[in-house]
Amino acid sequence: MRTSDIPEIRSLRLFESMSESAFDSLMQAAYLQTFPAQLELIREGDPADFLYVLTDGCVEMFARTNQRETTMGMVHPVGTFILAAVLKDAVNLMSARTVQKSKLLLIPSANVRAAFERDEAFARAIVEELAGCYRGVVKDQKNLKLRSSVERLANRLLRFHQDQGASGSLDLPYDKRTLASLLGMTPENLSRAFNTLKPYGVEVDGATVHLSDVDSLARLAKPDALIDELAT
Amino acid sequence: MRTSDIPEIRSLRLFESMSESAFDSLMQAAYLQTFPAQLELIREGDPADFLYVLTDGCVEMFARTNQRETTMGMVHPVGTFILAAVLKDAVNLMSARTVQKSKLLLIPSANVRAAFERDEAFARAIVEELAGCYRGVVKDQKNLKLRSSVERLANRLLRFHQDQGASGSLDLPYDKRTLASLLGMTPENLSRAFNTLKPYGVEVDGATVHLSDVDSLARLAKPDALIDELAT
DNA sequence: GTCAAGGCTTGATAATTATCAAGGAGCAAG
DNA sequence: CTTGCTCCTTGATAATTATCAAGCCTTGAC
Repeated sequence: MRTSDIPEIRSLRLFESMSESAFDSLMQAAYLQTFPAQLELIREGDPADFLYVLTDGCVEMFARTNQRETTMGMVHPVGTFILAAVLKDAVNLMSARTVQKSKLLLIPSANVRAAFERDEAFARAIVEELAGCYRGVVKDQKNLKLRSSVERLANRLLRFHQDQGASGSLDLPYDKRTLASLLGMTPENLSRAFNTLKPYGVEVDGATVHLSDVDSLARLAKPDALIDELAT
Repeated sequence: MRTSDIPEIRSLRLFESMSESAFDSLMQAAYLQTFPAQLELIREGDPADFLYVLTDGCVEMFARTNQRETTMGMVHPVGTFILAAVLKDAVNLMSARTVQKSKLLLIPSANVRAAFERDEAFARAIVEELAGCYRGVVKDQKNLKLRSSVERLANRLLRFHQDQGASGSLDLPYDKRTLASLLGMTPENLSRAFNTLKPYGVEVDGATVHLSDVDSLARLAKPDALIDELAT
Protein backbone atom coordinates (compact mmCIF):
# COMPACT_ATOMS: atom_id res chain seq x y z
CA MET A 1 0.00 0.00 0.00
CA ARG A 2 0.99 3.64 -0.37
CA THR A 3 3.05 4.85 2.54
CA SER A 4 1.45 8.30 2.52
CA ASP A 5 -1.68 6.96 4.18
CA ILE A 6 0.08 5.08 6.91
CA PRO A 7 0.34 7.84 9.55
CA GLU A 8 -3.40 8.43 9.35
CA ILE A 9 -4.10 4.77 9.99
CA ARG A 10 -1.40 4.42 12.58
CA SER A 11 -3.05 7.19 14.58
CA LEU A 12 -6.25 5.16 14.90
CA ARG A 13 -6.71 4.01 18.46
CA LEU A 14 -6.85 0.46 17.22
CA PHE A 15 -3.32 0.65 15.81
CA GLU A 16 -1.48 3.36 17.67
CA SER A 17 -0.07 1.29 20.49
CA MET A 18 0.96 -1.79 18.55
CA SER A 19 4.60 -2.57 17.85
CA GLU A 20 6.30 -1.16 14.81
CA SER A 21 7.00 -4.56 13.36
CA ALA A 22 3.49 -5.90 13.84
CA PHE A 23 2.03 -2.75 12.31
CA ASP A 24 4.37 -2.95 9.35
CA SER A 25 3.54 -6.53 8.61
CA LEU A 26 -0.17 -5.76 8.83
CA MET A 27 0.25 -2.88 6.39
CA GLN A 28 2.31 -4.94 4.01
CA ALA A 29 -0.49 -7.46 3.73
CA ALA A 30 -3.13 -4.77 3.27
CA TYR A 31 -4.65 -3.19 0.19
CA LEU A 32 -5.61 0.44 -0.12
CA GLN A 33 -8.36 0.90 -2.64
CA THR A 34 -10.82 3.51 -3.81
CA PHE A 35 -14.40 2.47 -4.49
CA PRO A 36 -17.18 4.33 -6.32
CA ALA A 37 -20.41 5.38 -4.62
CA GLN A 38 -23.16 2.86 -4.00
CA LEU A 39 -20.90 -0.17 -4.23
CA GLU A 40 -21.71 -3.14 -2.04
CA LEU A 41 -18.45 -3.91 -0.24
CA ILE A 42 -19.55 -6.80 1.88
CA ARG A 43 -22.68 -8.88 2.05
CA GLU A 44 -24.13 -10.40 5.17
CA GLY A 45 -23.68 -14.14 5.25
CA ASP A 46 -20.35 -14.02 3.43
CA PRO A 47 -17.17 -14.89 5.33
CA ALA A 48 -15.29 -11.92 6.78
CA ASP A 49 -12.18 -11.97 4.63
CA PHE A 50 -10.93 -8.51 5.49
CA LEU A 51 -11.00 -5.95 8.23
CA TYR A 52 -12.04 -2.68 6.61
CA VAL A 53 -10.63 0.70 7.56
CA LEU A 54 -12.39 3.70 6.02
CA THR A 55 -10.00 6.61 5.46
CA ASP A 56 -12.12 8.74 3.14
CA GLY A 57 -15.78 8.86 2.16
CA CYS A 58 -18.69 7.25 3.96
CA VAL A 59 -19.98 3.71 4.36
CA GLU A 60 -23.46 2.50 5.29
CA MET A 61 -23.87 -0.69 7.28
CA PHE A 62 -27.21 -2.31 6.54
CA ALA A 63 -29.07 -5.56 6.94
CA ARG A 64 -31.74 -7.40 5.06
CA THR A 65 -34.11 -10.21 5.77
CA ASN A 66 -37.13 -11.36 3.89
CA GLN A 67 -37.15 -8.43 1.39
CA ARG A 68 -36.93 -5.83 4.11
CA GLU A 69 -33.88 -3.67 4.60
CA THR A 70 -32.67 -1.38 7.34
CA THR A 71 -29.66 0.81 7.98
CA MET A 72 -27.71 -0.42 10.98
CA GLY A 73 -25.13 2.35 11.17
CA MET A 74 -22.94 4.79 9.30
CA VAL A 75 -19.14 4.65 9.26
CA HIS A 76 -17.12 7.85 8.92
CA PRO A 77 -13.36 8.34 8.51
CA VAL A 78 -11.34 7.13 10.17
CA GLY A 79 -13.35 4.12 11.24
CA THR A 80 -13.26 0.36 11.00
CA PHE A 81 -15.94 -2.20 10.39
CA ILE A 82 -16.71 -5.88 10.84
CA LEU A 83 -14.04 -6.33 13.48
CA ALA A 84 -16.10 -8.87 15.43
CA ALA A 85 -16.65 -11.15 12.44
CA VAL A 86 -12.95 -10.95 11.56
CA LEU A 87 -11.86 -11.94 15.06
CA LYS A 88 -14.31 -14.80 15.27
CA ASP A 89 -13.50 -15.90 11.71
CA ALA A 90 -17.24 -15.88 11.12
CA VAL A 91 -19.66 -14.65 8.48
CA ASN A 92 -20.69 -11.02 8.38
CA LEU A 93 -23.94 -10.16 10.11
CA MET A 94 -24.25 -6.89 8.22
CA SER A 95 -23.73 -5.74 4.66
CA ALA A 96 -21.82 -2.60 3.79
CA ARG A 97 -21.96 -0.22 0.85
CA THR A 98 -20.25 3.03 0.00
CA VAL A 99 -22.42 6.13 0.21
CA GLN A 100 -19.92 8.27 -1.68
CA LYS A 101 -16.70 7.48 -3.45
CA SER A 102 -14.61 6.06 -0.61
CA LYS A 103 -11.06 5.07 0.15
CA LEU A 104 -10.65 1.91 2.17
CA LEU A 105 -7.85 -0.14 3.59
CA LEU A 106 -8.47 -3.88 3.45
CA ILE A 107 -6.49 -5.95 5.91
CA PRO A 108 -6.77 -9.71 5.42
CA SER A 109 -8.55 -11.30 8.39
CA ALA A 110 -5.86 -13.90 8.92
CA ASN A 111 -3.26 -11.16 9.35
CA VAL A 112 -5.42 -9.32 11.86
CA ARG A 113 -5.83 -12.49 13.88
CA ALA A 114 -2.11 -13.22 13.66
CA ALA A 115 -1.24 -9.73 14.85
CA PHE A 116 -3.71 -10.13 17.66
CA GLU A 117 -1.93 -13.30 18.78
CA ARG A 118 1.54 -11.81 18.47
CA ASP A 119 1.15 -8.28 19.75
CA GLU A 120 -0.18 -7.76 23.22
CA ALA A 121 -0.75 -4.05 22.86
CA PHE A 122 -2.82 -4.70 19.76
CA ALA A 123 -4.87 -7.27 21.65
CA ARG A 124 -5.60 -4.71 24.32
CA ALA A 125 -6.57 -2.11 21.73
CA ILE A 126 -8.88 -4.60 20.06
CA VAL A 127 -10.65 -5.30 23.32
CA GLU A 128 -11.08 -1.58 23.89
CA GLU A 129 -12.46 -1.13 20.38
CA LEU A 130 -14.77 -4.15 20.58
CA ALA A 131 -16.11 -3.11 23.96
CA GLY A 132 -16.78 0.32 22.50
CA CYS A 133 -18.64 -1.17 19.53
CA TYR A 134 -20.69 -3.33 21.84
CA ARG A 135 -21.68 -0.40 23.98
CA GLY A 136 -22.56 1.53 20.85
CA VAL A 137 -25.06 -1.10 19.73
CA VAL A 138 -26.52 -1.33 23.23
CA LYS A 139 -27.14 2.42 23.15
CA ASP A 140 -28.75 2.10 19.73
CA GLN A 141 -31.04 -0.55 21.05
CA LYS A 142 -32.06 1.54 24.05
CA ASN A 143 -32.72 4.40 21.69
CA LEU A 144 -34.97 2.19 19.56
CA LYS A 145 -36.91 0.55 22.35
CA LEU A 146 -37.34 3.45 24.72
CA ARG A 147 -38.12 6.34 22.39
CA SER A 148 -40.68 7.29 19.78
CA SER A 149 -39.54 8.16 16.28
CA VAL A 150 -39.94 11.91 16.89
CA GLU A 151 -37.79 11.66 20.00
CA ARG A 152 -35.16 9.71 18.11
CA LEU A 153 -35.05 12.38 15.43
CA ALA A 154 -34.87 15.18 17.99
CA ASN A 155 -31.95 13.55 19.77
CA ARG A 156 -30.17 12.83 16.53
CA LEU A 157 -30.50 16.46 15.46
CA LEU A 158 -29.08 17.61 18.78
CA ARG A 159 -26.15 15.27 18.32
CA PHE A 160 -25.43 16.47 14.78
CA HIS A 161 -25.71 20.03 16.04
CA GLN A 162 -23.25 19.39 18.83
CA ASP A 163 -20.80 17.51 16.60
CA GLN A 164 -20.84 20.31 14.04
CA GLY A 165 -20.04 23.08 16.49
CA ALA A 166 -23.44 24.03 17.91
CA SER A 167 -23.72 27.05 15.64
CA GLY A 168 -27.50 27.02 15.47
CA SER A 169 -27.63 25.03 12.27
CA LEU A 170 -26.46 21.69 11.02
CA ASP A 171 -26.05 19.73 7.83
CA LEU A 172 -27.51 16.30 7.48
CA PRO A 173 -24.50 14.17 6.59
CA TYR A 174 -26.48 11.81 4.36
CA ASP A 175 -29.76 11.29 2.53
CA LYS A 176 -32.99 11.73 4.41
CA ARG A 177 -33.97 8.29 3.19
CA THR A 178 -30.87 6.86 4.89
CA LEU A 179 -31.43 8.92 8.02
CA ALA A 180 -34.99 7.62 8.18
CA SER A 181 -33.85 4.02 7.96
CA LEU A 182 -31.15 4.60 10.55
CA LEU A 183 -33.78 6.00 12.90
CA GLY A 184 -36.07 3.07 12.23
CA MET A 185 -38.77 4.90 10.29
CA THR A 186 -39.98 5.42 6.73
CA PRO A 187 -38.95 8.47 4.66
CA GLU A 188 -42.57 9.66 4.74
CA ASN A 189 -42.59 9.60 8.50
CA LEU A 190 -39.27 11.38 8.73
CA SER A 191 -40.83 14.23 6.75
CA ARG A 192 -43.75 14.32 9.15
CA ALA A 193 -41.46 14.10 12.17
CA PHE A 194 -39.63 17.20 10.93
CA ASN A 195 -43.00 18.95 10.75
CA THR A 196 -43.82 17.84 14.27
CA LEU A 197 -40.58 19.46 15.42
CA LYS A 198 -41.35 22.84 13.79
CA PRO A 199 -42.91 24.22 17.02
CA TYR A 200 -39.61 23.37 18.72
CA GLY A 201 -37.62 25.62 16.44
CA VAL A 202 -36.59 23.08 13.83
CA GLU A 203 -36.54 24.47 10.32
CA VAL A 204 -35.52 22.28 7.41
CA ASP A 205 -34.00 23.66 4.24
CA GLY A 206 -32.84 20.80 2.06
CA ALA A 207 -29.97 19.12 3.84
CA THR A 208 -29.55 22.04 6.24
CA VAL A 209 -31.47 22.24 9.48
CA HIS A 210 -31.72 25.39 11.57
CA LEU A 211 -32.36 25.10 15.27
CA SER A 212 -33.78 28.34 16.59
CA ASP A 213 -34.69 27.02 20.04
CA VAL A 214 -32.26 24.35 21.14
CA ASP A 215 -33.50 24.39 24.74
CA SER A 216 -37.05 23.68 23.75
CA LEU A 217 -35.91 20.90 21.43
CA ALA A 218 -33.82 19.44 24.24
CA ARG A 219 -36.78 19.52 26.60
CA LEU A 220 -38.66 17.39 24.10
CA ALA A 221 -35.74 15.11 23.28
CA LYS A 222 -34.65 14.56 26.89
CA PRO A 223 -31.18 13.39 25.90
CA ASP A 224 -29.70 10.75 28.16
CA ALA A 225 -25.96 10.42 28.71
CA LEU A 226 -26.29 6.63 28.69
CA ILE A 227 -27.78 6.68 25.20
CA ASP A 228 -26.56 9.77 23.45
CA GLU A 229 -23.08 10.48 24.67
CA LEU A 230 -20.28 8.96 22.71
CA ALA A 231 -17.81 8.79 25.58
CA THR A 232 -19.64 6.73 28.17
CA MET B 1 -15.21 -18.41 47.77
CA ARG B 2 -16.38 -22.00 48.12
CA THR B 3 -14.26 -24.36 46.11
CA SER B 4 -17.21 -26.57 45.13
CA ASP B 5 -18.37 -24.06 42.54
CA ILE B 6 -15.01 -23.58 40.92
CA PRO B 7 -15.13 -26.37 38.31
CA GLU B 8 -18.42 -25.04 36.98
CA ILE B 9 -16.95 -21.59 36.53
CA ARG B 10 -13.66 -22.87 35.24
CA SER B 11 -15.52 -24.67 32.47
CA LEU B 12 -16.94 -21.40 31.16
CA ARG B 13 -15.35 -20.54 27.84
CA LEU B 14 -14.23 -17.27 29.30
CA PHE B 15 -12.10 -18.99 31.93
CA GLU B 16 -11.24 -22.43 30.64
CA SER B 17 -8.03 -21.58 28.83
CA MET B 18 -6.48 -19.20 31.33
CA SER B 19 -3.53 -20.22 33.45
CA GLU B 20 -4.05 -21.96 36.77
CA SER B 21 -2.42 -19.18 38.72
CA ALA B 22 -4.34 -16.36 37.07
CA PHE B 23 -7.60 -18.25 37.57
CA ASP B 24 -6.79 -18.91 41.22
CA SER B 25 -6.03 -15.31 41.96
CA LEU B 26 -9.23 -14.22 40.24
CA MET B 27 -11.21 -16.68 42.32
CA GLN B 28 -9.53 -15.64 45.53
CA ALA B 29 -10.64 -12.07 44.97
CA ALA B 30 -14.18 -13.10 44.08
CA TYR B 31 -17.32 -13.42 46.16
CA LEU B 32 -19.94 -16.08 45.68
CA GLN B 33 -23.29 -14.91 46.89
CA THR B 34 -26.95 -15.87 46.73
CA PHE B 35 -29.51 -13.16 46.10
CA PRO B 36 -33.29 -13.24 46.51
CA ALA B 37 -35.70 -12.76 43.60
CA GLN B 38 -36.40 -9.28 42.26
CA LEU B 39 -33.25 -7.73 43.65
CA GLU B 40 -31.60 -4.98 41.64
CA LEU B 41 -27.97 -6.08 41.32
CA ILE B 42 -26.63 -3.25 39.26
CA ARG B 43 -28.02 0.05 38.12
CA GLU B 44 -27.22 1.75 34.85
CA GLY B 45 -25.03 4.77 35.34
CA ASP B 46 -23.17 3.24 38.27
CA PRO B 47 -19.52 2.26 37.85
CA ALA B 48 -18.93 -1.37 36.93
CA ASP B 49 -17.29 -2.60 40.10
CA PHE B 50 -17.65 -6.31 39.42
CA LEU B 51 -17.86 -8.78 36.62
CA TYR B 52 -20.90 -10.96 37.37
CA VAL B 53 -21.06 -14.66 36.67
CA LEU B 54 -24.47 -16.27 37.10
CA THR B 55 -24.23 -19.89 38.23
CA ASP B 56 -27.81 -20.47 39.31
CA GLY B 57 -31.12 -18.73 38.80
CA CYS B 58 -31.94 -16.10 36.20
CA VAL B 59 -31.09 -12.43 35.71
CA GLU B 60 -32.88 -9.81 33.66
CA MET B 61 -30.90 -7.03 32.00
CA PHE B 62 -33.02 -3.93 31.55
CA ALA B 63 -32.76 -0.25 30.81
CA ARG B 64 -34.69 2.84 31.72
CA THR B 65 -34.93 6.34 30.45
CA ASN B 66 -37.46 9.00 31.13
CA GLN B 67 -39.86 6.74 33.11
CA ARG B 68 -39.91 4.09 30.42
CA GLU B 69 -38.36 0.68 30.91
CA THR B 70 -37.46 -2.18 28.63
CA THR B 71 -35.91 -5.60 28.97
CA MET B 72 -32.63 -5.80 27.10
CA GLY B 73 -31.87 -9.47 27.61
CA MET B 74 -32.04 -12.46 29.91
CA VAL B 75 -29.01 -14.17 31.43
CA HIS B 76 -29.09 -17.89 32.19
CA PRO B 77 -26.53 -20.08 33.96
CA VAL B 78 -23.71 -20.19 33.33
CA GLY B 79 -23.43 -16.71 31.89
CA THR B 80 -21.63 -13.45 32.55
CA PHE B 81 -22.74 -9.87 32.33
CA ILE B 82 -21.39 -6.34 32.02
CA LEU B 83 -18.07 -7.52 30.67
CA ALA B 84 -17.71 -4.51 28.36
CA ALA B 85 -18.19 -1.96 31.13
CA VAL B 86 -15.71 -3.84 33.33
CA LEU B 87 -13.04 -3.87 30.65
CA LYS B 88 -13.50 -0.21 29.82
CA ASP B 89 -13.70 0.72 33.51
CA ALA B 90 -16.87 2.57 32.61
CA VAL B 91 -20.37 2.94 33.97
CA ASN B 92 -22.98 0.29 33.30
CA LEU B 93 -25.28 0.94 30.37
CA MET B 94 -27.83 -1.56 31.63
CA SER B 95 -29.35 -2.44 34.97
CA ALA B 96 -29.71 -6.00 36.19
CA ARG B 97 -32.09 -7.69 38.58
CA THR B 98 -32.64 -11.26 39.67
CA VAL B 99 -35.77 -12.93 38.32
CA GLN B 100 -35.56 -15.81 40.79
CA LYS B 101 -33.33 -16.50 43.71
CA SER B 102 -29.92 -16.58 42.08
CA LYS B 103 -26.34 -17.51 42.84
CA LEU B 104 -23.73 -15.16 41.48
CA LEU B 105 -19.98 -14.88 41.48
CA LEU B 106 -18.74 -11.31 41.75
CA ILE B 107 -15.22 -10.71 40.50
CA PRO B 108 -13.82 -7.25 41.22
CA SER B 109 -13.29 -5.32 37.99
CA ALA B 110 -9.74 -4.41 38.79
CA ASN B 111 -8.83 -8.08 39.11
CA VAL B 112 -10.46 -8.91 35.79
CA ARG B 113 -8.48 -6.17 34.11
CA ALA B 114 -5.28 -7.29 35.83
CA ALA B 115 -5.82 -10.87 34.71
CA PHE B 116 -6.48 -9.63 31.22
CA GLU B 117 -3.12 -7.85 31.22
CA ARG B 118 -1.24 -10.78 32.69
CA ASP B 119 -2.76 -13.78 30.98
CA GLU B 120 -2.71 -13.94 27.22
CA ALA B 121 -5.10 -16.87 26.96
CA PHE B 122 -7.61 -14.98 29.07
CA ALA B 123 -7.24 -11.95 26.81
CA ARG B 124 -8.04 -14.11 23.81
CA ALA B 125 -11.05 -15.63 25.54
CA ILE B 126 -12.30 -12.18 26.45
CA VAL B 127 -12.12 -11.07 22.85
CA GLU B 128 -14.02 -14.15 21.77
CA GLU B 129 -16.68 -13.51 24.41
CA LEU B 130 -16.98 -9.80 23.66
CA ALA B 131 -17.22 -10.40 19.94
CA GLY B 132 -19.97 -12.92 20.65
CA CYS B 133 -21.86 -10.42 22.82
CA TYR B 134 -21.54 -7.79 20.15
CA ARG B 135 -22.92 -10.08 17.50
CA GLY B 136 -25.75 -11.00 19.83
CA VAL B 137 -26.87 -7.38 20.16
CA VAL B 138 -26.55 -6.85 16.42
CA LYS B 139 -28.88 -9.78 15.86
CA ASP B 140 -31.32 -8.38 18.41
CA GLN B 141 -31.33 -5.10 16.59
CA LYS B 142 -31.97 -6.72 13.23
CA ASN B 143 -34.81 -8.65 14.85
CA LEU B 144 -36.31 -5.42 16.16
CA LYS B 145 -35.96 -3.35 13.03
CA LEU B 146 -36.80 -5.91 10.39
CA ARG B 147 -39.71 -7.80 11.92
CA SER B 148 -43.19 -7.12 13.24
CA SER B 149 -44.06 -8.06 16.80
CA VAL B 150 -45.95 -11.18 15.69
CA GLU B 151 -42.94 -12.34 13.69
CA ARG B 152 -40.65 -11.72 16.64
CA LEU B 153 -42.89 -13.80 18.86
CA ALA B 154 -43.12 -16.60 16.29
CA ASN B 155 -39.36 -16.77 15.96
CA ARG B 156 -38.85 -16.68 19.69
CA LEU B 157 -41.29 -19.56 20.17
CA LEU B 158 -39.45 -21.59 17.54
CA ARG B 159 -36.19 -20.93 19.32
CA PHE B 160 -37.56 -21.96 22.73
CA HIS B 161 -39.03 -25.05 21.10
CA GLN B 162 -35.71 -25.98 19.54
CA ASP B 163 -33.73 -25.30 22.72
CA GLN B 164 -36.10 -27.44 24.77
CA GLY B 165 -35.87 -30.49 22.56
CA ALA B 166 -38.45 -29.81 19.84
CA SER B 167 -41.01 -32.07 21.50
CA GLY B 168 -44.03 -30.20 20.22
CA SER B 169 -44.40 -28.07 23.29
CA LEU B 170 -42.33 -25.60 25.25
CA ASP B 171 -42.30 -23.78 28.53
CA LEU B 172 -41.91 -20.04 28.65
CA PRO B 173 -38.85 -19.55 30.85
CA TYR B 174 -40.11 -16.31 32.38
CA ASP B 175 -43.16 -14.10 32.86
CA LYS B 176 -45.18 -13.10 29.84
CA ARG B 177 -44.76 -9.51 30.94
CA THR B 178 -40.98 -9.95 30.72
CA LEU B 179 -41.22 -11.79 27.41
CA ALA B 180 -43.32 -8.96 26.04
CA SER B 181 -40.76 -6.36 27.06
CA LEU B 182 -37.94 -8.45 25.67
CA LEU B 183 -39.76 -8.63 22.35
CA GLY B 184 -40.43 -4.90 22.38
CA MET B 185 -44.17 -4.98 22.93
CA THR B 186 -46.75 -4.48 25.68
CA PRO B 187 -48.20 -7.41 27.66
CA GLU B 188 -51.59 -6.71 26.07
CA ASN B 189 -50.13 -7.02 22.62
CA LEU B 190 -48.30 -10.20 23.49
CA SER B 191 -51.66 -11.72 24.41
CA ARG B 192 -53.07 -10.62 21.08
CA ALA B 193 -50.02 -11.85 19.21
CA PHE B 194 -50.55 -15.30 20.73
CA ASN B 195 -54.13 -15.18 19.43
CA THR B 196 -52.88 -14.17 16.00
CA LEU B 197 -50.67 -17.28 16.02
CA LYS B 198 -53.53 -19.67 16.85
CA PRO B 199 -54.20 -20.48 13.16
CA TYR B 200 -50.54 -21.50 12.95
CA GLY B 201 -50.93 -24.18 15.57
CA VAL B 202 -49.90 -22.20 18.64
CA GLU B 203 -51.88 -23.07 21.72
CA VAL B 204 -51.13 -21.35 25.02
CA ASP B 205 -51.83 -22.96 28.36
CA GLY B 206 -50.37 -20.83 31.10
CA ALA B 207 -46.61 -20.92 30.74
CA THR B 208 -46.78 -23.92 28.41
CA VAL B 209 -47.14 -23.49 24.66
CA HIS B 210 -48.07 -26.34 22.33
CA LEU B 211 -47.01 -26.14 18.73
CA SER B 212 -49.19 -28.40 16.62
CA ASP B 213 -47.93 -27.18 13.26
CA VAL B 214 -44.30 -26.16 13.46
CA ASP B 215 -43.93 -25.97 9.68
CA SER B 216 -46.76 -23.54 9.30
CA LEU B 217 -45.41 -21.42 12.15
CA ALA B 218 -41.96 -21.46 10.54
CA ARG B 219 -43.43 -20.32 7.22
CA LEU B 220 -44.83 -17.31 9.01
CA ALA B 221 -41.75 -16.67 11.11
CA LYS B 222 -39.25 -17.09 8.28
CA PRO B 223 -36.32 -17.65 10.64
CA ASP B 224 -33.01 -16.30 9.40
CA ALA B 225 -29.70 -17.90 10.38
CA LEU B 226 -28.14 -14.44 10.65
CA ILE B 227 -30.67 -13.40 13.29
CA ASP B 228 -31.88 -16.50 15.03
CA GLU B 229 -29.03 -18.94 15.18
CA LEU B 230 -26.84 -18.77 18.23
CA ALA B 231 -23.72 -20.10 16.56
CA THR B 232 -23.17 -17.68 13.72
C1' DG C 1 -63.67 -22.13 52.83
C1' DT C 2 -63.04 -16.61 51.88
C1' DC C 3 -60.28 -13.05 50.56
C1' DA C 4 -56.96 -10.25 48.31
C1' DA C 5 -53.28 -9.71 45.07
C1' DG C 6 -50.88 -10.36 40.97
C1' DG C 7 -50.68 -11.73 36.39
C1' DC C 8 -52.97 -12.26 32.34
C1' DT C 9 -56.64 -11.39 28.96
C1' DT C 10 -60.19 -8.84 26.51
C1' DG C 11 -62.62 -4.94 24.58
C1' DA C 12 -62.85 -0.22 23.25
C1' DT C 13 -60.34 3.44 21.78
C1' DA C 14 -56.39 6.28 20.64
C1' DA C 15 -51.78 7.06 19.06
C1' DT C 16 -48.18 5.83 16.22
C1' DT C 17 -46.34 4.23 12.16
C1' DA C 18 -46.67 2.37 7.44
C1' DT C 19 -48.43 2.17 2.76
C1' DC C 20 -50.10 3.90 -1.47
C1' DA C 21 -50.64 7.43 -4.75
C1' DA C 22 -49.72 11.80 -6.41
C1' DG C 23 -47.19 15.82 -7.08
C1' DG C 24 -43.35 19.31 -6.57
C1' DA C 25 -38.48 20.80 -6.40
C1' DG C 26 -33.89 20.42 -7.71
C1' DC C 27 -30.51 18.83 -10.88
C1' DA C 28 -27.97 16.89 -14.61
C1' DA C 29 -28.00 15.66 -19.58
C1' DG C 30 -28.97 16.82 -23.90
C1' DC D 1 -34.65 25.49 -22.24
C1' DT D 2 -36.58 21.22 -21.93
C1' DT D 3 -36.61 16.58 -20.45
C1' DG D 4 -36.31 13.08 -17.36
C1' DC D 5 -34.70 11.61 -13.14
C1' DT D 6 -34.27 11.21 -8.23
C1' DC D 7 -35.47 12.67 -3.94
C1' DC D 8 -38.49 14.44 -1.01
C1' DT D 9 -43.07 15.88 0.56
C1' DT D 10 -48.04 15.65 1.21
C1' DG D 11 -52.59 13.64 1.62
C1' DA D 12 -55.56 9.81 2.28
C1' DT D 13 -55.96 5.59 4.23
C1' DA D 14 -54.69 1.34 6.52
C1' DA D 15 -52.10 -1.42 9.65
C1' DT D 16 -49.76 -1.84 13.77
C1' DT D 17 -49.08 -0.92 18.36
C1' DA D 18 -50.25 1.36 22.77
C1' DT D 19 -53.35 2.84 26.40
C1' DC D 20 -57.11 2.58 29.49
C1' DA D 21 -60.52 0.11 31.90
C1' DA D 22 -62.68 -3.94 33.28
C1' DG D 23 -62.77 -8.50 34.34
C1' DC D 24 -61.05 -13.34 35.00
C1' DC D 25 -58.24 -16.83 36.90
C1' DT D 26 -54.82 -18.63 39.79
C1' DT D 27 -52.41 -18.55 43.98
C1' DG D 28 -51.39 -18.09 48.59
C1' DA D 29 -52.72 -16.27 53.23
C1' DC D 30 -55.69 -16.61 56.83
